[in-house]
Amino acid sequence: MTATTDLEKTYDPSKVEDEMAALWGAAGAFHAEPADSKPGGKPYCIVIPPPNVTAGLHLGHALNNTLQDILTRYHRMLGENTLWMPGTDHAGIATQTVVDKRLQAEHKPAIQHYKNLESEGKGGRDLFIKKIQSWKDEYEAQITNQLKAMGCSCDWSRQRFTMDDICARAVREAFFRLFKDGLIYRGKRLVNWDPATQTALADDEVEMRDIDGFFWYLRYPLADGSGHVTVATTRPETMLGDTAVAVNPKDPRAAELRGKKVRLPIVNRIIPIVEDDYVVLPDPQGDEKSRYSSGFLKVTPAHDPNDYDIGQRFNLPMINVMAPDGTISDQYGWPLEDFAQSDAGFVLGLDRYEAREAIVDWFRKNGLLEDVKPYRHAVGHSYRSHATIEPYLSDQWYVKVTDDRLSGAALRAMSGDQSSSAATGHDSNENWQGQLRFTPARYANTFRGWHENIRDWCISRQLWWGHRIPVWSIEGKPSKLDPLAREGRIAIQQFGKFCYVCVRDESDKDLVQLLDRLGFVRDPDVLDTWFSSGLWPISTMGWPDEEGNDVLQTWNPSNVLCTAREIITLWVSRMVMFNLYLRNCLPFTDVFIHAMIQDGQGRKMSKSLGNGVDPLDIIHSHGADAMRFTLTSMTTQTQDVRLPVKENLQSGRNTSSKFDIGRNFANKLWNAARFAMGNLTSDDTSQENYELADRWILSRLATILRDTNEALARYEFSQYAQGLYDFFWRDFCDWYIEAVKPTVRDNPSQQRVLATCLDVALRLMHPEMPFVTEKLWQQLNEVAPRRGVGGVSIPAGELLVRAAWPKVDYSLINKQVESDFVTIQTWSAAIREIRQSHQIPPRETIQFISEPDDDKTGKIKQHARYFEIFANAAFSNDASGATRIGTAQIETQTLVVFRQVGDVDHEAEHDRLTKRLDEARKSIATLRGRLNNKGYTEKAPAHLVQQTRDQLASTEKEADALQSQIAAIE
RNA sequence: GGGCGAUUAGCUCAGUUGGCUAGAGCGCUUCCCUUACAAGGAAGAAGUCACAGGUUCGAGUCCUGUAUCGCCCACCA
Repeated sequence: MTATTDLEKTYDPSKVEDEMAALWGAAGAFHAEPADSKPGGKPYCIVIPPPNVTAGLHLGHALNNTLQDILTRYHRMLGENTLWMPGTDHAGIATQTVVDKRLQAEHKPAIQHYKNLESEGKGGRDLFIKKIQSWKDEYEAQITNQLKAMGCSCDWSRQRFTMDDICARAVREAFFRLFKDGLIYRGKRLVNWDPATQTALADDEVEMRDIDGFFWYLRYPLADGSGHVTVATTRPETMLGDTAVAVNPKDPRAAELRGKKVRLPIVNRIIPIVEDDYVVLPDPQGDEKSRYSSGFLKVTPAHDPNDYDIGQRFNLPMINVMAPDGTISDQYGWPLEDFAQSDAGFVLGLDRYEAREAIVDWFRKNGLLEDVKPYRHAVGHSYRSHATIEPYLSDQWYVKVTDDRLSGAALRAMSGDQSSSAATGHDSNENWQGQLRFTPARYANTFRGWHENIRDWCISRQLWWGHRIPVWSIEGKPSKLDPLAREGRIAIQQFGKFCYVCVRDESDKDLVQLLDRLGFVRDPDVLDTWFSSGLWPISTMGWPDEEGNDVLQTWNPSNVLCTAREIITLWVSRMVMFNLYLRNCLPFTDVFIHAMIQDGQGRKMSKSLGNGVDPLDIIHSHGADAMRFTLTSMTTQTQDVRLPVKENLQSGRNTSSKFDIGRNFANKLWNAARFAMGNLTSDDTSQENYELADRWILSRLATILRDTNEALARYEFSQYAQGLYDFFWRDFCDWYIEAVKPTVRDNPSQQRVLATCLDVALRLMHPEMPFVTEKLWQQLNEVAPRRGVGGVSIPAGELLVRAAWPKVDYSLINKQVESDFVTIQTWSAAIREIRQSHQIPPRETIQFISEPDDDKTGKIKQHARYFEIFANAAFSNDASGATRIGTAQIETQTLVVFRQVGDVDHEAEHDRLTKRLDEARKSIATLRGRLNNKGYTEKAPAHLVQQTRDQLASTEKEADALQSQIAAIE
């Protein structure tokens, strides 16, 4: 009895997956050590894009991580010292919001409660962080389970979290170095302010929505009483903070206004008219902006990003007229003396929208409202509170990414052919120049564009969940700290009236106590999540330890970052800049950006939180390998996965979905392997006598190995999956196994070919379908421990996950053999078609001949037994006494099929033949036309012309044959 | 507003320097429970490759324009 009896008739993923996972776990198969690098061997590393602990994984993650696992397993089998570093991201604002919402939904004390406690000095901050911590623990565990269930071969012993001690240390050290080097500064800038939750938001946390609004045209009188200018605005309430009116220098009115001033209505502030070519000239026929423009722009540097820029250019004062909650206030930067001379008392305390109405009303009543036009435009909203974002002036920490050492370096890192600005400096200290490559290449443009227009990065967040900023501050300029700075324990910077001290090591208790004693106050804010994820490739590996840190030395730079396209700028950019600055090397050399998938209702899966099906549902209903295969085969562009209905998945009911493809394929693999192993009865290796089918499948095997290597090297995952699918199902199962069925039991040589092909196929498919291939390979090791044929190198091993990637001598690719086999396939198909159209029972053997009797027919005759196997048709030297039932023209030969008994429907046959004659005549006309075309015969490649001639000849012949057959029937 | 991508069979999608009669899976029709697999096998029907021009002997593929859909970035004038 062979071991195949152990295998069920249908593949049951759940059992096998658990069994194989246990096997890999026990063997430590995913663990990597720097010392394991073979002499002269290469290391290979992928650092996982850490999933957010806000929620479990969705199918977008499943796709992303499947691709990473394929690369990891592939390179591990290639013999490279391969590490896949896993972990999760604390996702500051997102997680804090999710937890807050959950608490509110459960009617439990939420963040407001804890904020109150904190302000009462009762440690609300720490209590709330504990709440988030337990959320994090729950989802981190869920995420890990999901990844393991998918078969991700991460080195779990190295799993990290962006806020664990090791990563936190890296964050503090990075902050310290950037601070010390003047690349972190304190600045009063406009931020995206959410007045509802009162925190700054990152640009990506702002969602744009189209809003129906108005353009108001307000008249501002000239200070000398000589007239007025009309400004156009969608936000009249901000006029309280206007500090200039701008006009385009090309505007004909600019010259006569030069040097004049404006008296700001309500506020009575005298403000200058400045000339700036940012101002759009009015043009009734122009684009949207110029049609609405009056030519004059009110400049409010404290409440509009563009006005802020103009303010910087003209050194204008910034007057903030709002409180953090979005009400008009004179308490947050409106100079006392300036407010005192105004008539603005009536708007104080009003919400910004109430103030808008009040102010428009005022202009209307005072005859200064010239016009109102409806206008639809996009306005930013907080993705948390949905409140309209207010560009708000506040003190924040910034990373000076505009510095050449950061964004400039990132640009220089880009591969020469992907970088238009062609950074060709030859700074020998920057040996990473030109080493960063994007796949697909077009994403390099996104990356480059981002860095060319980059603005400094606001890294402080008014949140609790995150890395607390390691800076203490005090008003004034204490002097006795300098020795500490010289020791490298702190770095000091002065911004405005304040002295800021960055503490290198928070656990330095003496130091912290000293600062406390001196009256320093710690910054309450935390760092933007991207600050810590930007350090991820090095923080996970124990940076800043360099000396003796083999992990970091071996695997940084890593090889490839695999991600969806949405975070190229946010994350990739920051990793590149930080890694270059802190370690003078890239975080990775390749960036592979894959497509997104959607769930059938048009919802993207790589983006939103908690949206979509749990991969575990798919794994339970179809199996992990099925899910992985299906996802892998659809990576070329945004794909609709047409998910099965969730209820059906959970109830185990059968539904049609894309994942059926994978499940069916896994089952096919399972059964083909069962068949093959059931026939491996001999261990006789004494001879190699191959028949055509054997040579053919070895030729195909060499081809698919080459294609697979090429596809994976180019990140063409869909090609990889599809190529193997076709090879295995079409070539191996449909043709090779069928061809050898009658002979393989008694042919040891053929058994070796069969076993070898199965082994190679399992190895090639292992990265995409790890569980089922490992199981079958284990079985194969028992049934046929010694495998391999000449030209195929498949060293034995214990575990497929650690087995060597196969090597096949490409000289096994044999064009003659392939062409002979294609002939057999073509003829078999033609005979099958005739059988089918005449409804001949499968068991009835029929006869066929090939005319004329030349070399070609000789070939057919030589391989006649394959036609018995594939089409139950016998080559007949003597068809006398049989009834001729059908013909087909194949190249220069005519196939004639005979049947011993049975009637022939002459009328139907006549119709068929006539139809085919028509088709033949049409194609004759086409081919003749082509050959009469001088351009074609002179310029097209010779083999094409010859091919066309052959085709014409054979089609003409076919037409003749058809005609005579028709005549015979008539 | 700027940029990028897409448009191929009823559905979901392949189609790599321009070159055999444009492919696959699902679905559909017909036949087959043949000793690996019915989650299977054999055969078949089904396409104006979005539209209009252009380059070329030859265009799904390259160029220009148009339409529709999608994504990214910018934008409170």
